[in-house]
Amino acid sequence: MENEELVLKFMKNTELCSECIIDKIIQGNALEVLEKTPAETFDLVFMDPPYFLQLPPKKLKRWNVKTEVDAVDDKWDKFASFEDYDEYMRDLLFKTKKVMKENATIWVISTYHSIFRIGKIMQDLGFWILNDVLWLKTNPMPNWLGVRFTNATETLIWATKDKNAKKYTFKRELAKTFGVGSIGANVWEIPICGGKERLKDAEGNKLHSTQKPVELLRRIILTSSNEGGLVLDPVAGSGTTGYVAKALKRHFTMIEMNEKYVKGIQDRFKKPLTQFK
Amino acid sequence: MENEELVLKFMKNTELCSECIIDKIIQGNALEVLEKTPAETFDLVFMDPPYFLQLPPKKLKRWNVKTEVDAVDDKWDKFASFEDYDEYMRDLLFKTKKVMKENATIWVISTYHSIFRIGKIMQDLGFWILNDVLWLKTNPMPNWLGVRFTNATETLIWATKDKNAKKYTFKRELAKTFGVGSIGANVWEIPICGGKERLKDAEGNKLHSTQKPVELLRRIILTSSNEGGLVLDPVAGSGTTGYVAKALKRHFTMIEMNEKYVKGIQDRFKKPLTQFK
DNA sequence: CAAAGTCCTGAATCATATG
DNA sequence: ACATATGATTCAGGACTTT
Repeated sequence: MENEELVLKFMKNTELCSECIIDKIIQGNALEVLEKTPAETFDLVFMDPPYFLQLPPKKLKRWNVKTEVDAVDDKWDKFASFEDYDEYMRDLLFKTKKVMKENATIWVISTYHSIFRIGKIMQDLGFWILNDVLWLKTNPMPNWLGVRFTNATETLIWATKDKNAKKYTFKRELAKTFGVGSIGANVWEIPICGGKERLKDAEGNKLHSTQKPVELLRRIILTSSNEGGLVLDPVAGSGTTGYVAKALKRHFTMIEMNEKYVKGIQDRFKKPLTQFK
Repeated sequence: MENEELVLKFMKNTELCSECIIDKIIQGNALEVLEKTPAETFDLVFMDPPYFLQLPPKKLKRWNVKTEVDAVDDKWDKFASFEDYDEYMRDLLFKTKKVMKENATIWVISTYHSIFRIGKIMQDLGFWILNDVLWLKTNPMPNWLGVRFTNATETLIWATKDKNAKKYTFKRELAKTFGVGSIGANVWEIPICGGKERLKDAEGNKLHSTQKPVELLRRIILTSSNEGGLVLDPVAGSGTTGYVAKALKRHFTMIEMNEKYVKGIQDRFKKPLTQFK
């Protein structure tokens, strides 16, 4: 059974071999798993860390319906302070850098809540930023109180391990078709993940509060990796990265600590893969 | 002559009064000028700091703190490192924060080269980010080399002095008309500054390498200030901020060290103001 | 079955007044 | 300071219900 072998439970203080992590979901703490992963292993990294949203304790009520906004209140997004968040992100990025091949690139996504801290830490660690790519949501949640602009974007930082890593993968012809305006701009219009694509748990609630759309990962993987390459997602969540990587004939390694999410990813892989042209 | 009184040459160790800085270009070092400016004076700040583009080592730039004496020779100089840049930006933002009124907001613009560092510093200083607003250039530099995405955006951070500053100015109906789509999104499509709008020096070269478009400032000033309010630009450059503020019936204070730019701003104000609806 | 109408929701740092 | 009540603001898209 393919899915019985999909998950690899990480045992503390056990070294991981280069072969056994291919096309696997490693259930464990990313900081510990990465430390036991061979250096310079991956061709591409996609990282979707906690954003540290700092939402108010009270839920926002809608005025015309009786529902509340089901905002992100997951434990994994809570940090005591910016300092704690910085420390976590620095550790995660540092360990991720070590397992990247010399010419690998990394994509990190967040919003204004934390993307500035992330970018600063990346620069301090020696990553060389190639672009900031803006995900422009076609259907964001409006700011109906009208006290700020509707936050319709998330920011992706795309970077190499360091300034001198020149021979990274970039599929220029494809990349040109993704951005607005057909000039290969750093702005991608993509709807948020919903409908049938959105994974549900046994109770019919959304499996993961921040599932990333397949189309976002499709563009990332197609522009910055080759067929047969190995893609890492150290904070896998709902597993979009591995799911799309497989559909696009790349190999993947995903790390996820939460057992519920790991099971959700297993279920996701049991269904037929989305077919891309 | 109005233009003879437009410029106020800053004298070191001299306190500035609240009245004498209204509708003035203060010629001097921003860090020194701000220190001698009364606290809680301004309703709105627009800041367009050096971007620290990190050109090859021999062309590294550094913003040098100049004295009165060598101010004549002032020009862009090197930043030796990220640390130097951070220190400069932290100082500039800290001093700017002190001269902002309690309910004032600040806009800071940069690109991926330094916007992450700036945002991190702002958060550390207690600024509360309301939005990141993306300026999407409709006619970006054709920098398509096929090795990265065309960089078609600059990022604006819009923030209050702190988390509890609720009663800031936001013209919601106007704001809705600016963003792409119909929901007041945080993405503004604006062409880069060129044509007749672009200021030239005596030799016919562009006066300033990063002159900001009038339309950008129009949107900022209209959405986040009231008529009669006082707008600060501590790094004035070509003076778009004060120029647009005046045209929109706001007062302004601009600080600029470089004499060539100050003269350029004076010339700019001699011409009839652009008329806005 | 098709078309039209209703309801729900999405990484949200979304207000103000009174006690 | 915190808790609670009041108020009259939002949009695209998918799922569901009704005609």
